[in-house]
Amino acid sequence: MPELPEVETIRQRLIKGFEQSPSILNQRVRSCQLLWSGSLATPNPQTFLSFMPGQEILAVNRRAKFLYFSLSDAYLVVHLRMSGDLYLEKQTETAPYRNPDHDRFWMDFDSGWRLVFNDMRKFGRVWLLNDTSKLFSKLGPEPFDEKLTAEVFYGMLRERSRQLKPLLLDQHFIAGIGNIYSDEALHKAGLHPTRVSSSLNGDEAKKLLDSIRFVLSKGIDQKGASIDWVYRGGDFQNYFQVYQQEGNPCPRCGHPIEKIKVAQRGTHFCPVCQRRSS
DNA sequence: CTGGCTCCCTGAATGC
DNA sequence: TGCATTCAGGGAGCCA
Repeated sequence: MPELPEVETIRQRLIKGFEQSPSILNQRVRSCQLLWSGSLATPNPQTFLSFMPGQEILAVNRRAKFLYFSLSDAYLVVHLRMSGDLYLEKQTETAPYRNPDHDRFWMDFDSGWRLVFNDMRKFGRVWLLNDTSKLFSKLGPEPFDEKLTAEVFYGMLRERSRQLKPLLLDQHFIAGIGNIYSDEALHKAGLHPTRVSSSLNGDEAKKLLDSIRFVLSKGIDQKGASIDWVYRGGDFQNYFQVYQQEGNPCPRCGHPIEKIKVAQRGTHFCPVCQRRSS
């Protein structure tokens, strides 16, 4: 499930080229195909398909878990949600590691390369917009934003009284964190997932922010995590301390990792290293 | 403001 | 073996 590090990895690969694939920058769209119209959030398919040909990819950026492509005359925004992925491959070939039955959308470039949006569970969405500000307006800060200091983060935690786990998952609070990295960050910080945000002191807030940045950086360094049948290449899964480690010893103290439900989400933690009050 | 729940989806895992 | 049920998960939206 792509979170910030996975989305960032995809972005870097599209920009720099990956394996045999070239950079997507300056590629010109020749034609598009929408294989499942539900993937298109806006506009309607006819408008979308007639607009795209001739557009060039000028930039690829990321906001939270959204990827957005600056085109000649608009923005193409993609959210991968659970199972989405993007592949740049030759129009005549299908990469062996994906199932073409789950292709939802692609665009063919003049160069003979094709950008494929593949999404088994159909939760992912594509938007064609003149302006991204409305779509992004309610998102919380980027975790690596320099303006997000420990003091600011402490204030954000204090003005809410929510459990830490659902708060970290809330994209309006802070952007880009999903289930894997929230569990890893809370373990690194030694904080219980149900601890109430307003109960943290300044040191704990700083430790949590540092831990969020540490695990996200590590994830980016490892080119993301490859779990389930989704995504490929990254190996952050080999560095999980708690995520999907139920019953395995905590790397820090050796106590078995427990799995509970918090706000309907599977949550992994060490009951010794992450006590409810500390 | 907060939590709880549903919906959207598919396929792997589990149960009988 | 084969069928049915359960579960996972990001995010929007609804209700209490």
